[in-house]
Amino acid sequence: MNLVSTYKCFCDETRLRILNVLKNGPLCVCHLQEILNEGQVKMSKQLSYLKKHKVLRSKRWNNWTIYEIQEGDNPVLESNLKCLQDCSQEISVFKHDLERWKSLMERIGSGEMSCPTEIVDVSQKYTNEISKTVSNQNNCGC
Amino acid sequence: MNLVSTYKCFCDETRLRILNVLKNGPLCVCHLQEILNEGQVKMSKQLSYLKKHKVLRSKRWNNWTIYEIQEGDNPVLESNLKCLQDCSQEISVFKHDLERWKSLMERIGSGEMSCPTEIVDVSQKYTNEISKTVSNQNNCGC
DNA sequence: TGACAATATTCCTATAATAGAATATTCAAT
DNA sequence: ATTGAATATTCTATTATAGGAATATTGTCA
Repeated sequence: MNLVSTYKCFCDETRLRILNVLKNGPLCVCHLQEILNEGQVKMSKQLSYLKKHKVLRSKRWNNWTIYEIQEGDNPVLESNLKCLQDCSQEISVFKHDLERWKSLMERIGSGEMSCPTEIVDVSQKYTNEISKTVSNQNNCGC
Repeated sequence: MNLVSTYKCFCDETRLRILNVLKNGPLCVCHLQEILNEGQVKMSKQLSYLKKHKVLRSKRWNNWTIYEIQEGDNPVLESNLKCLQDCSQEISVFKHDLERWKSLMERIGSGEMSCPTEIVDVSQKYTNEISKTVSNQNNCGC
C-alpha cells in the first residue's frame, strides 16, 4: 500500500531529522552530514530511501547532489511535514539541527564555502529574513 | 523519539486497517478478525502493539477484550486518523473492510450474536444513522 | 592523465519486525 | 471440576532494516 510506504519514511529518527531540516530548503548531502553529525553512508542511504519513496527528489550540481522535498500530490506527506514544522521547537534534536542549519546558512552566506548556487540562494533568502526578525510559532503541542 | 513510535503504528497495512475500522467505534478481537479476515495471532499481536504505543486502549467484558482508539494528547495521531478517514473511500481494502464492518453491525444489531453490550450500542447507533442516510464525504485525495 | 572531493554502492553483520503453530490464560456456564 | 470460547503468549523461522568498512563512481581542476 502506498500509504504504508509514506508512513515508513516518517518512522525513523534520521529520516525525520532530514525532513525537518529540508523543509527550510534544499541542501547537499555533505551539509546534512554536518548538520546531523552523522556518517556519510547513513546519510546517503537514508536520502536515497526517501527519494525512492518519492518524498525527496535530487539533482546534480557539479560534484554535489542537492536533495529537496518533493511536494505535490501526497496529502499524507504534506500534512505530516506540516506537523514536523509545528513540532520542531518542542523536540530538542530538531531544535539543535535547526540551529546548526542556521549557522551553516550564515557560513555559506558569508561566502567562505564553495557550494552550489542554489544553496547559496537559500542562505541569502534566510539572511534577508533574519533582518525582519524571524518569528517561531508553534501551535501543535507534540 | 516519541514521534517515531507513533509513525511506526501507521506503517503496517494490518495496523492501518485496524485503525480504519476502529474509528467507527470499539470492537472485540474476534470482530476485527472477521472483518479483516486475518488470523487470531496476527490480530492479537497488532492490537497489543497499538496498545503498547498508546494508540489503542482495551477493556475486558467477560470473555471479550474490547479495543478502541485512544484519542487525547497526540496531535500526530489525531491528524493521521483524520487522514485515514479521508482516504477510506479511495483505498479498496479500507472500503471493503468498512463494508464488512457494516454487515457485522447489522448482524449484531439484529441480536443474533452474543457480544458485549458496548458493541451492541455501537451497532444500534449505526443502524439509527442509516435511517437518516449516511453520507460518505472525502476531501483528501490520497 | 592523475589527484581529489562529493556521493553512491556493495558486502557484511547485527538487530528488529512479522506471523504461524502450539500452548497458556481467563472467564462463564454447565 | 470440566468444558468451551475468546484472547494472549511463547517458540521459532523468515524477512526487513540499519549502518559501518571498503570500494566504486562521478565530476573538477591542475
